[in-house]
Amino acid sequence: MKVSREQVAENRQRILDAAARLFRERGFDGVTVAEIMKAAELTHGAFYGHFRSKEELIAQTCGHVLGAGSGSEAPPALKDYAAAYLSPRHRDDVGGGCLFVGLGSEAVRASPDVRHTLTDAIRRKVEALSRTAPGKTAEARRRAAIGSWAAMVGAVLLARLADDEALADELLAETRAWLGA
Amino acid sequence: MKVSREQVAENRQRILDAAARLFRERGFDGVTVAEIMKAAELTHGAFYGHFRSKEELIAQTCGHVLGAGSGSEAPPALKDYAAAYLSPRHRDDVGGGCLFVGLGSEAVRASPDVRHTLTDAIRRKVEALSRTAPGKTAEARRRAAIGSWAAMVGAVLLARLADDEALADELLAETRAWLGA
DNA sequence: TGTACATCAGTGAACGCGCGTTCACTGATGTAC
DNA sequence: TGTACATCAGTGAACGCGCGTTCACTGATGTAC
Repeated sequence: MKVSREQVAENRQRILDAAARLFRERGFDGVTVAEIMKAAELTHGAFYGHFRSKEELIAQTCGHVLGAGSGSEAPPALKDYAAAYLSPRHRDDVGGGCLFVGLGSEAVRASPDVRHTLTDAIRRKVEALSRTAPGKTAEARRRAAIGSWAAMVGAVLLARLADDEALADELLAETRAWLGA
Repeated sequence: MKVSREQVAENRQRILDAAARLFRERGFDGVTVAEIMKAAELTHGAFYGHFRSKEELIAQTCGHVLGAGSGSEAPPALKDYAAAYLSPRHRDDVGGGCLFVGLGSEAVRASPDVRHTLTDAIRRKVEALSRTAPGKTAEARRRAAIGSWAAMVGAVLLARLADDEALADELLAETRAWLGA
């Protein structure tokens, strides 16, 4: 049955929210369209009224997660950001955590649309972190922002891979200490 | 037809070599058993004479790539390792490059066998890099090894995601400079 | 060393399941009067 | 404001393709004598 315009918009958001979580938890190929629609409390047939294909959903979901419009609020200090990013809480929150860690190696092979969305997000993140990174010159701050963020992404990825919690904790804690956070 | 014992061993190596390259290039789900067998110059039916399932091949391939026995040779100095790791050449060599970057986010969801193989490799890598990392105490060197390696892994992952080569080059070069390599 | 035969790695057709996608249908929405 | 009807979001069955996996068969290997 037809539903109201507001309901349509809300359904679309629910699909994107469900996809955002499930893709990060299980990967693009590890989730079916039907599973996403079920998580959004709809049937799979309705999917193609919202998106042209699963590939388009993937691209839209990346934009949704990386929030193209979320550059306005004041960025946290790099040290605070690193402390939260390198926490066991973030390591364990695969479905709600950083998209680069959760889907990075799959996204390398994704569509040009996805790559472009991620590239924009990388640029914005580097610029945001550069504002609060330590350093006397703008170049030094940008360098610190890039190096620090790369270390965060790598450390959480390696910590999630480790099946030994002590090692995983150590990777996070030592990277945090190494960054002075 | 039956083949000689040496031929069997060589065929198995060819399957593992092909899988090592293809999995890193296209992901575990992005390559079919038939494609791997074709790359190994065999037909797909012969696959199950060598491995019980695709999942077992994935686990064996990780062990093959991470070379459980390759801890004997002297490790390169951390700075030299970082310079090579953070080169455009490594960024562009997806099929022959670091497995953690190429398959990291997919491996997080892989079988316990795979996770265990990767965990061992992480431990060995951290120990190897700790030997040549800068620092006055063993703790400081281990910390520098962990932080530096995390930055390398994160930087190459982000550089591969960027669809703008100038940005990708910058991420590598700045991380290299930041690590003093 | 030479021969006869059992073994078994490789072949390629076939199977069956799961997934992305399509489609005829339903019935609530929202517009035209 | 009230009514009649066209629209169209959602439903769920169905389709078809691709993939992992199986299997009857082939013929070279390597062992027994």
